[in-house]
Amino acid sequence: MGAAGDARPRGRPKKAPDAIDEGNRRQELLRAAGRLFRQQGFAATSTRDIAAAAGMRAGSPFYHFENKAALLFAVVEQGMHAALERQAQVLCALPARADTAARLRALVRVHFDILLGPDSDFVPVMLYEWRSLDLPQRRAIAGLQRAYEDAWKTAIEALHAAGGIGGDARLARLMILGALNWSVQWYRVGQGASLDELCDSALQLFVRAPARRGGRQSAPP
Amino acid sequence: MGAAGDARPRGRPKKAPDAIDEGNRRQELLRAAGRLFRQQGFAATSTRDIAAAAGMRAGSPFYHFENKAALLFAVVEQGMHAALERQAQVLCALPARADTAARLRALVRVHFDILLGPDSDFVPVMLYEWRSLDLPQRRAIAGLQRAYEDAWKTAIEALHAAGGIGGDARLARLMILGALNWSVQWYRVGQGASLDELCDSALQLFVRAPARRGGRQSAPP
DNA sequence: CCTACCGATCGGTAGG
DNA sequence: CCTACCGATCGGTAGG
Repeated sequence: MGAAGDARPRGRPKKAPDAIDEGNRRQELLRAAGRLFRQQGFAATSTRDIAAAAGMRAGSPFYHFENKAALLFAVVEQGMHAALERQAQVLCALPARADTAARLRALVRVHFDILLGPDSDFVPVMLYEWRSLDLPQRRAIAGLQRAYEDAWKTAIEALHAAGGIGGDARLARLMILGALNWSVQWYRVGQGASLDELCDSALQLFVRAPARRGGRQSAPP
Repeated sequence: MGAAGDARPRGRPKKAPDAIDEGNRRQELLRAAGRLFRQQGFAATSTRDIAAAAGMRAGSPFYHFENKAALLFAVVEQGMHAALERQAQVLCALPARADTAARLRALVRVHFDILLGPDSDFVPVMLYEWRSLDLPQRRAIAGLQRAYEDAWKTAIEALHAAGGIGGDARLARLMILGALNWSVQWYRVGQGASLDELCDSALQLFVRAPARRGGRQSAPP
């Protein structure tokens, strides 16, 4: 993807005073870009801002990324890959005989974590800055989004068929995801409800059947 | 607000070849700005783009507005004023003995119209570009938003108390409004569901009691 | 990854 | 509201 930076050293780099792992600097750029893109938006963030936040000079980001748009794309792509991994992990960790309501609860909970938890800049940047991507980039991201939403489609359609969710199934999915995605606009960490409480309230709002189960199913040994 | 343009002619302006109603030009600028801010975002839209879309030269918008931020503020403020008016009008048009579910339905329906109907750029610009406002501007808008959301607060709390809405009442309000506001991201006019169908589906998703009433309560005379 | 730099664009203004 | 213009900033590059 663009100018490759795959000259990453194999072992531990020699600790010369300025020895710097190139992969680390690239990742630092991504984190800085993600934070600034989320705070100010893509167009309002200069590559100089990003360079300074990563402790570099104005021209240096272009050693790691072809241009500003490539930086945005890398943030978004990495965000979606991480989100897909976390989603898959959470679904796999469910007990084999978990019902649909439990699956939906897991999806909602991990989604709040992806949007609002620690290191959660990348997916909000995707949600709110995707229009700054060009068409090929959008298409690449759309594939990852489809995979992410497929899990939701399955769970919501099953629950909808069982009468646990009202309205049109497709519109219900769009509106439920919208309700969660909008939390980026108003949720402030450490103020008000916890992510667990958010998850509970969301499910009580959207799901009719009393899907509550006291606590987690993983009881102490 | 800013350089006043209140030399508006009283009657019909003499139709000289270039006779131009100043209020019209200002309004044309606002419409062009609203459309472009919605499409591309505030930071990615140049004042030259706006001027060109309104048929002006690069410097002319600054005859009507002090600076670019004042243009954004005017768009957002006008959007909120119009939204408040439409909301009030719809609530007043309800039959006196309309129940809470009918009030919520009216709020949802007019909200979709404000977000997705004809001439619906201004409120989406507020929702997605408010962070480009400075602090005093944000405070001014926050007052209008509070008024707009008060109607929702009343309706949702009443319905929540009656068991028609699940979860925490405040979080339910935030999530319901979020679900609707997010529709700006995916809804395309003329494709898929109509705004009436969106409204139906939203209420069936969020409200437990069978608040359906066949059609409108305003029967033919 | 830094130094030094460039061309383009942008918000905004003077003066009419 | 146009003409003509300015200073600042921005994305990006050459060369090391």
